[in-house]
Amino acid sequence: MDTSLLLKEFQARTNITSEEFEQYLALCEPRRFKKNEIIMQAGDIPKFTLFVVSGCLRQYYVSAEGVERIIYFAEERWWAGDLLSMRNGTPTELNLQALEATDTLTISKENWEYAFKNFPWYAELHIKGQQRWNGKMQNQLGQSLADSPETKYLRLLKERPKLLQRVPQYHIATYLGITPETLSRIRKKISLK
Amino acid sequence: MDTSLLLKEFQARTNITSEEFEQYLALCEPRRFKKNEIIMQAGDIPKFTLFVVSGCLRQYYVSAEGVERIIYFAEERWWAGDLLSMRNGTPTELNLQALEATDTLTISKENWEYAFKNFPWYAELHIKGQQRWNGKMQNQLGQSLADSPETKYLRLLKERPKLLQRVPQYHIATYLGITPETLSRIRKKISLK
DNA sequence: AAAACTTCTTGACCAAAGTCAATGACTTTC
DNA sequence: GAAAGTCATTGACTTTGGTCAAGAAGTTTT
Repeated sequence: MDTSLLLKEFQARTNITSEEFEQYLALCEPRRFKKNEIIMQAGDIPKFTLFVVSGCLRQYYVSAEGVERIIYFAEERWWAGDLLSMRNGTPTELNLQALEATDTLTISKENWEYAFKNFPWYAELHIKGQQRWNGKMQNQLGQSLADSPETKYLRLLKERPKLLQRVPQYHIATYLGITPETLSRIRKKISLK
Repeated sequence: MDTSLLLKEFQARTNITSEEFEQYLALCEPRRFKKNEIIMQAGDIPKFTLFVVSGCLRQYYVSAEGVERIIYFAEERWWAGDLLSMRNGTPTELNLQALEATDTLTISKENWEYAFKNFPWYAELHIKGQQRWNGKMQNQLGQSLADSPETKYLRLLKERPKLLQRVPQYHIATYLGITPETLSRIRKKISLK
């Protein structure tokens, strides 16, 4: 498995020596998931979190009525999983599925705790990452409350054009909180402009 | 200012000695905000974060179209502010307003960094809190995408009945992502059942 | 106590999005 | 290469929520 993307990700955010990287890598286990494979399901107690090396995942809730709502797509260089449930040993409410054949580097609960405790650079990176992620989620919540479906779609088109190529439209629709039909009509309307 | 609520909050989450608490308290500054006072505005570089001792705040975005969307209400025993922007020294996109006369304990950027660096109990508490908050925001995002306005209102009624007593309905409406008129009609419909 | 203001409710109407069903274009499977 | 399956589109219709405007009830100001 190619680990250079993970190194790149770390180097972009912190100063890290080769030794430190190797130490961390030794705690990881490469894992490949098949297309459509369910990696984690609501009710599970997560055993690991992961870093996407290649491929694409979706992380989503299923409401009591059975409605699926994707809260994010994890492409290359993203982390995914449910860290809180993993650390606490409590059942997660989230689901995680591979949308393509996906290569990942996973890290188990025990190894995560070890790295967090023993590698200051990793702890710091985690804390900063957590704060950034928080900002992102708050933003997304604000936008989901304020913006029209068309606005949301246009933003996604601008911010993640490649994602729209690789993911089926009905998944994009549930990410935006609308039906596939409505998304199709929005796309038509835009193309006519 | 009564600081016992803050002590209570810390004790609920960690073992902390009186000395440690006093040390932390020395870094805080009590501040009272008037009803409707704007505490923080989009574009500001936040100088502090705060803990609510008594009163109620709303934290919200204002979209390009001028639509206000509240992402949370901070009542007694909540933290508020924009930690990420404060730490990075970047302008926040969030607004924070007092909905009542509100007593708070504020902590400045410098003192926050000091506490985070020097008080292990505080760092740990922050990291755990951050993870919990993350889960909360992800949850809220999922619900905002999946649930009907009525479902969301009923959940709020169940989870935070007192909040609905103290906050005007038009604020509740923007928190739910609907207009005050729609909320009024939902309430009527429910009362007829 | 009157006037001004704020908040909530209600009605009439309109626009946006959901539902259901059919169709067509591709892919995949056998 | 036929059959089955998947996905996006479109149409007809319904439902939901938004908009605009008026009014009622309660507060605050003067």
